[in-house]
Amino acid sequence: MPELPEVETTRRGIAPHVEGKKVIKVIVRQPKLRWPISPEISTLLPGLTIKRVKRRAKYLLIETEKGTLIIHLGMSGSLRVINANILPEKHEHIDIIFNDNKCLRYKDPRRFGCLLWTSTPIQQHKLIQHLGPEPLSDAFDLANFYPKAKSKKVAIKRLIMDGHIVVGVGNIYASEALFLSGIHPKRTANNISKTRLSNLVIAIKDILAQAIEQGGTTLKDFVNSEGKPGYFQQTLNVYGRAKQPCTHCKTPIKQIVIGQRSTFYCPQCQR
DNA sequence: CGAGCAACCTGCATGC
DNA sequence: TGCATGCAGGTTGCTC
Repeated sequence: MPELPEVETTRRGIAPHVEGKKVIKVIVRQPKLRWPISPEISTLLPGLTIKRVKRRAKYLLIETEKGTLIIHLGMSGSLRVINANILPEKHEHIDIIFNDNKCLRYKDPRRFGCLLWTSTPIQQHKLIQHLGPEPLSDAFDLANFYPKAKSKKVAIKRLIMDGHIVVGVGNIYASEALFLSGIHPKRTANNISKTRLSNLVIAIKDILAQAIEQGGTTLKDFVNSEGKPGYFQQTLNVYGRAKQPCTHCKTPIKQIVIGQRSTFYCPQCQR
């Protein structure tokens, strides 16, 4: 599921239900995720109160007075807040139960996600400290992006998916942003004009902001915090539309592989 | 520095 | 109906 808009939608969905709540119990049915679940989540978290739910890149950061729970949803993860007495279904690996009998339940069929604990400042965490700017912040702009693009000899699609350059641009929105800015996904980053790179920065911000507004574009197994399926795939111009007509010029959309990831583009509109 | 790939997993669509 | 194959929204970390 998770592109950045889904993670942000999840954050907004769960925050009102967990902030200020005291954790009374943690149940781990399956500790084997991408990395084993940090033991502190079972031993230290119960008794602590959730202060804030933040997000950095696609990491959800659940802050307490003694440390931060770092959650990544991987490819197929989801979180929802439910009554604690509802029986877990398949692949629902972790419950964090609060003092009001509500439960933050983590589901992840493919188990590519993670739940980690850190007691030191979050900026020092190995997974967080080298991350590039947030795409929707002022820190990601042409002044920041242009010199990086000009110094890199990689396909532009790989560049915008590189978390050192900008975080949160996943495989769906990389294709979509390049379509919106008229750039061929294989074009070398250092071979794109300043004007077009400026358009790309704007397109990345636009497409992500728009998706967040819609509550998250997603594929089939996204379940939001209310338990409703999110399915807004029809808003996509190129992703998943191989051989279908371009929404702009009717030319059939092409599908190629860049960096082992499926990539979609219009051969007419994108150069 | 950059490219390629293996790894971590299950579910689903497709084709025989 | 059953089985093999390939593919899927992410990210790290290794080799060449």
